[in-house]
Amino acid sequence: MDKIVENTETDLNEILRIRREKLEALKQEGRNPFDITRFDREYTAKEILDNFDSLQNKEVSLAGRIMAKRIMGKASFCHIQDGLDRIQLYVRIDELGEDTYSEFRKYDIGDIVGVTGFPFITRMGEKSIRVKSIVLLTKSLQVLPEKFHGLKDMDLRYRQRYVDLIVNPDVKSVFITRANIMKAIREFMHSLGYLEVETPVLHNQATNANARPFATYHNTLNIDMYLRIELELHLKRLIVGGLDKIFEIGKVFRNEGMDTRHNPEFTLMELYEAYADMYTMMERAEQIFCYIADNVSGTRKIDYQGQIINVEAPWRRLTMIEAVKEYSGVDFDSFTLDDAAARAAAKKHNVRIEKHWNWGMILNAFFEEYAEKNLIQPTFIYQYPIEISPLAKRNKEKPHLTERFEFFVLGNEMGNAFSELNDPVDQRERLIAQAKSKFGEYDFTIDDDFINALEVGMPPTGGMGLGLERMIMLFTNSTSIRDVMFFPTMKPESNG
RNA sequence: GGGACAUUAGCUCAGGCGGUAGAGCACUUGACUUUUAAUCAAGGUGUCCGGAGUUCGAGUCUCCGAUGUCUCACCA
Repeated sequence: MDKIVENTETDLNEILRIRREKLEALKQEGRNPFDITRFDREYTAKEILDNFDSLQNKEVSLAGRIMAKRIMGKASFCHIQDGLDRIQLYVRIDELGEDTYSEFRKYDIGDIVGVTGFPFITRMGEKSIRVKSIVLLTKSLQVLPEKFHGLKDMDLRYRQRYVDLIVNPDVKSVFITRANIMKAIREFMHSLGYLEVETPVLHNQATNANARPFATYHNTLNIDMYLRIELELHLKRLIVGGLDKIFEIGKVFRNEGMDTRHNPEFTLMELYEAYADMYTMMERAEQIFCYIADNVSGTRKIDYQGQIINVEAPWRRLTMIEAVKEYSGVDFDSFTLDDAAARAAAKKHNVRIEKHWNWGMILNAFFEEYAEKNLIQPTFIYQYPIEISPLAKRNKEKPHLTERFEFFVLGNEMGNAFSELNDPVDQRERLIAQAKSKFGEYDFTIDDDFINALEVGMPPTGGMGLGLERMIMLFTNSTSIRDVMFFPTMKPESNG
């Protein structure tokens, strides 16, 4: 331990060494900035800039991080930045006195200061503060990235998000928008009378969904546990319990590959409404997107990478069979449930399939191969095949299809909804069928307590899951899921 | 998992055919009382991602590895 500290201290380059020496000198004089516990600031930079006329020439106090510094002999300018904005300081030796002014000259970019002074406008027309007093609140011992180019290295930006946030203003605005979206969603759900609930993250079984879970271990109970991959089964238990309109927003964890649209942990929102169905959920999806558009973006026509995405309701609705017919020319209605004909069509149209796949699975493969990428504007795809939809009610007229939809924006899945299956006998059979067709390296178990809940009785219910990062990507014009998460999953850096 | 590309000073980046490592910002010293990528003068700054190899000599060429970006595959 001591050795590590010693090494880092002796390896310091000149810049870092000088900053530590400056801090040491302050400590010697009994003026250690880290001893200061508070600074009473009356205004943020943004408040001063927004209310400049009424504050001009009145004394104000504010605080922030020094971002730029221009020393010109007996007067200097610098910019300080706080949570939302930055403002220029004008510092004169005849206002601070020689001692304080020479201290100020030693401040570094990155240091945090508290200031009192008077708002005024410079000769060049910039709203500024003429400083009356200034105090060093925090000494920065590291060097911030260059003022003009900022921090560009994506690796460093993700690993040191705190630096990214300081020097790249757009980053902060993405996360402010993210927070506003989360707030808007909750507002909207509350306005409809939904109750926000929380269910366990640690699960006993890796149930439901096709994703592989992260496994962990409980020492005292002496059992394996799994980080959740969905919220669904607990939320439906609450519907059984009589909480008729509920939603949860929480992290789920999927032990799979990573790319610009997948992070191992991500934020899932699920909502359930008793006495409602899939069509209610279509309405909810449209309402949620329009509410966010109105309250966060200010328009229902969202500019995403030069494309205009119109979230205005109603969205286009296509059955999966219609979508496949439109984008591949193959009509699955003309050979309903004929596995051999489906396989022949797959071969003819170069759709990769597994040997054991049947008509429904091949229909889904056609959809993913031909249709999905074309669904740029918000589009509902409904009537999913039953084999891949173990939690959705059957369609009454076509029992091989289900009352399930997903909706797509920019060619990406954004949400998944059902008229929830509440028949406990059918549910058990369908979960067993799914378990049998599964041949992974982990055991797929049936959640018997969930079946028991359905036996107690769940009302007809509509439910939906939304991947919130993908939605946030749309509203923040972001091309990678990592850009809308503060700390995306990263491999540890190699230590050589 | 496959492919392409990247990794050089704290940051952003140059480094032609293999010959002792470069710029700007930042930093230090000095000048400058309305500057704003301040300016002017002088100065210091390195595990060239790691390891091995070829060579008299490797930031540069070869191989192995690490991390990242993009992309394809897999995966709701």
